[in-house]
Amino acid sequence: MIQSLNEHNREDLQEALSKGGQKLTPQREVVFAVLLAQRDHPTVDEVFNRAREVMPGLSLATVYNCLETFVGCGLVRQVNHERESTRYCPNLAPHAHFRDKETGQVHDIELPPEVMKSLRSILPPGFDSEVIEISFLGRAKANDSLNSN
Amino acid sequence: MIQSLNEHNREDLQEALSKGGQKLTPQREVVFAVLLAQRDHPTVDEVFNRAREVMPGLSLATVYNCLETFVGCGLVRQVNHERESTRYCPNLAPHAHFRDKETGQVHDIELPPEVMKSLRSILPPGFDSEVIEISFLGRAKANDSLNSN
DNA sequence: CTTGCGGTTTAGACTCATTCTAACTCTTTA
DNA sequence: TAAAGAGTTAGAATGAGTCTAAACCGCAAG
Ligand SMILES: [Mn+2]
Ligand SMILES: [Mn+2]
Ligand SMILES: [Zn+2]
Ligand SMILES: [Zn+2]
Repeated sequence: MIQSLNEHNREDLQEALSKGGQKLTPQREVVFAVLLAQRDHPTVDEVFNRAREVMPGLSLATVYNCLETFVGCGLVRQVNHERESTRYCPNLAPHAHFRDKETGQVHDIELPPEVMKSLRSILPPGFDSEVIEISFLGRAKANDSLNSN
Repeated sequence: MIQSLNEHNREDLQEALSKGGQKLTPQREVVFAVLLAQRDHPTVDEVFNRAREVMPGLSLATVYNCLETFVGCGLVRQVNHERESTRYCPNLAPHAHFRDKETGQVHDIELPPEVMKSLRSILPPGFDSEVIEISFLGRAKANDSLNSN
């Protein structure tokens, strides 16, 4: 079930959008709510299907547009694994992604600052990096659960 | 200019292929030679165009097939950055990739074992990973050069 | 030799995630 | 009320990658 955004989240969305010169629209609210409701790194199609339950007239093109807007505003990250469909993640903390080879599920892995630092330190002089993507592929046993909001 | 494989490299190719139950063919030799000749992480199309210079009848499908075979035999790695075309890398040492935002060039970054270890250590219990991909996005100034063979 | 077999190569058709286009809607401003 | 501009929409277009079926080739059996 997709609940609509609470005060706090709507404010965050509002602020990030206007900072990027964009407006808050009903479609954007729904798409953002979908991302927050279930943090399982859905594909565009998954977002589309979930969002349609609450806003049946919503189009796939709009879902693409909304997600692109969110990425542009820094509200959401794209997650790519090999050539699979792009997935979307509203977790703004620095983190890596772990994909379970069997289930296909994607899990967030917290990234301690000291690891970030050691990573940055391997760059030879002259290399300056803004973005570092880390992704694990393997098997994650059991104790899946806990969808925080 | 694409030179053909030397003794040593042909042996490596031969061995890796037969270990994977595959044969050494003229097409595979040419495609592999292209990868070794210029280690700039070419796309399939780039490999195709370079290989055609020395073997004009070669087909794009075969380039896809050869590269897939090499990946299967562990001779070559695929490199993906966001949704761009897949690139191919014959560097078998553990390394990360750095993509220059301006030029699009992809550079290898050596990965010291201690960094690999610190990365593996951030996985919570129950998570077991065989493959770790690390990619940097940013700007690399100058001192590009040195295409080792 | 000649034939048959299995793996490889080839051209071209196809797929499907993503991007593009152009019409439509909504809100704001004159 | 009209014009402007941002956002939304359906559907067409794109293009990297995959699939298919026919041709090819090296080799071993008859
Ligand atoms: Mn799992
Ligand atoms: Mn460079
Ligand atoms: Zn995430
Ligand atoms: Zn590489």
